[in-house]
Amino acid sequence: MSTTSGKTLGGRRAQAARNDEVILEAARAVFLDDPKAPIAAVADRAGVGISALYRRYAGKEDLLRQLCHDGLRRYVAEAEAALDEPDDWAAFTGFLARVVDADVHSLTVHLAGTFTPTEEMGRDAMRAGELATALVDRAHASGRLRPDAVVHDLGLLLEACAAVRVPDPERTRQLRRRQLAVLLAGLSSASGADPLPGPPPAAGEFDWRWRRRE
Amino acid sequence: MSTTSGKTLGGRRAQAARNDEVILEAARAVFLDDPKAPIAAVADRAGVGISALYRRYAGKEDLLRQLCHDGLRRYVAEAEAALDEPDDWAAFTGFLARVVDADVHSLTVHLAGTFTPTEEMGRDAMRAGELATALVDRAHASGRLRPDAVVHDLGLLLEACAAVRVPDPERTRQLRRRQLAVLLAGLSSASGADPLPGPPPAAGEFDWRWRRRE
DNA sequence: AGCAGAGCGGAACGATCCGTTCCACTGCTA
DNA sequence: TAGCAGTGGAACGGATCGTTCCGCTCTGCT
Repeated sequence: MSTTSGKTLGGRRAQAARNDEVILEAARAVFLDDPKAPIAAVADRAGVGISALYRRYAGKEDLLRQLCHDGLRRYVAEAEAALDEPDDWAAFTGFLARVVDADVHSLTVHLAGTFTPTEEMGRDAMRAGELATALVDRAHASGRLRPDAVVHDLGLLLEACAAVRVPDPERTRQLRRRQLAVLLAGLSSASGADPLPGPPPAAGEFDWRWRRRE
Repeated sequence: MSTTSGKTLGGRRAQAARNDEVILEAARAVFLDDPKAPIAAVADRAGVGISALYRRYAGKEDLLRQLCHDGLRRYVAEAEAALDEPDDWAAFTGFLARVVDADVHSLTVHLAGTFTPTEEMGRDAMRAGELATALVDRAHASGRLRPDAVVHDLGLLLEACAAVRVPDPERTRQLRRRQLAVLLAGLSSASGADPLPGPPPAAGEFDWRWRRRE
């Protein structure tokens, strides 16, 4: 392999470029499993030294921020893709299934508070909220979503799915799908007549994680 | 107040007896909020010194074990109480509501792995399982619980409710009740016809937490 | 009245743990 | 072939936390 300046590089450069990906993947895996894992765990998992990490990121906070922002972008992308789906209810459920599968919730909410967010993340988060609202509105319009369900019930739903975790990742995905199925059944208009109790979840109630904790 | 040897004591002894309770309450509050909180946080919250803690418990592990065992006993007690309820479905839902309110799940599952369990806890856990099965069986018999729901779906359900957490405890309770309502609606026979996906949660799948971790 | 000690507060200690830095080394790249 | 981008990993300094220990207070008994 290799050229002087082409796209595919051989030797050292190629390895370095590949490490970019390897490290990000390792970081995702490690921090999904434990949001406050040591940075050395990421290096180990990636099979590289610590220097390889610090060459790319100024510090742990940078890495976390990057990871979280990626998750946020993924959320937005999935939402946009879902809005292309013609069937309102399918768009809604498909979006949730993909977000749950990708474990986007753990990547975003569970990592919050460990770094200071950028302005761009704020904008993306806002856009994410708008898209989610659009999906919920369409689900409401389809008549399949119970009328007393609100956008922020998605927060509860995603949290519930993310909370399911067993050692085997594939099994985790299966169980989360089951959990999602139960929740969607519960949120559908078909289910029992008595309304959902308590004041519905509101806008600011899940942002508290974003305010610096430890 | 005070006598020489009566039941109500004044002064030092009384304070000590009262501290037993104060410390346990503080420990519950603190470790519910953060399962790996430092022991000093418990002392602070209780408004006592660290010595007051170490006078009562051999170490952190002892305290955690006690707390967890208490939660387990509470679970069993609520289940037994629920079985006295004549209405099958009400027994089922009432039990879950009380267990969710008391945050028993966080007290047991989330504290697991931080200590070596006693044999008695093993027995209590087994009894808990039997009682839960009895409640689910009755719920099935009532025809209100969808047939493809299994006992261990309760694990998913409780995890989902315990995952809901906001700074204000009372608000947390409300949101958990809402979550529970959605899940129960989803588990009721009234909901959609399509069966729950994936292999149902099985016996050993949630015990992994109990095997020592860190 | 006086004393022994139960009960306690909190400083201090030692063991980890973890983020970050630093330096020596390797093998491309120019 | 010279130089440096890229790297591995030891080492450091700070922080955290469980546990111990010492000195004090004030009670309950003689």
